[in-house]
Amino acid sequence: MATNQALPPACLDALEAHLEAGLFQALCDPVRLSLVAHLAASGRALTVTEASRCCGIHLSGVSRHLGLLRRAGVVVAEKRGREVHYRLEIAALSSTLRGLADALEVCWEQGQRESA
Amino acid sequence: MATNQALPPACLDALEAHLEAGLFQALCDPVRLSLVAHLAASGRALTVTEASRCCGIHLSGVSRHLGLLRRAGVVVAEKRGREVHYRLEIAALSSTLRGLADALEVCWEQGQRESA
DNA sequence: CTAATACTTGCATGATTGCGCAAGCATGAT
DNA sequence: ATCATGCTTGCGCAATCATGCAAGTATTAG
Repeated sequence: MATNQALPPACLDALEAHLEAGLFQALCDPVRLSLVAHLAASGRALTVTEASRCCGIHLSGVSRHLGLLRRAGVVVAEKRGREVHYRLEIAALSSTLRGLADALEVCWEQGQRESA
Repeated sequence: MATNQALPPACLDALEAHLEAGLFQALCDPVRLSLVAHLAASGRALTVTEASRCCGIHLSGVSRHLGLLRRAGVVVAEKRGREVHYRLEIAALSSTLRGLADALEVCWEQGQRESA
């Protein structure tokens, strides 16, 4: 037997490294998704007060959502005076999404060859 | 004034079409993420019993998770006799992820131009 | 037919989550 | 100093969710 088809391929480890639950947990809420969309469409950093205009919830909730997005690496925060500017980590985010798509396809094709 | 920079750009609608919460809600659970990874690495369809070996929870929970992934369009189910084979919608999933990355970048760049 | 296998679903429970409110903290204005 | 602004955080509540168990359905085997 040339290949061991019963054990999970090494590719699975690489895939699970891409499939971090934190990113999807950050994006699974409609309010956070709306925040991400408006941060993307603005093309710049937004303060919490600015960001709160896109979603009809209390500002404290927006602050919490942005903090969660920050801890997930989706946005970065920069304090300027008494304002906090949140900016979308557009390069990291899009490259993570593309890397995930690539890893999924590579794993799938490799799995197909091994199960053939 | 040539462009209206106060109103959200039309690109935002296109972005929010890509940012469907259902996909991220489907992927925000570690058990479902493990299921997706193992479905991807297998390169084929798995039965519920096969899939349940990758996560240490009861088979009924696995069935529920796979049903949720199916309703989100992440997997497709095919009944064969008394088994149900779940297969990852690899093409749709990876193209959705890439389309999202593209839409985010396009929106960001357009927003940058408008806010300049 | 009965029995076994493969999966789904109703139910109860414990845990997590999103929310508004109010208080707190830091910074800037007067 | 006092006050106002911008944001964060503790608290409590309601809603959602993941889980195991048990019962149910469907298909196959004997």
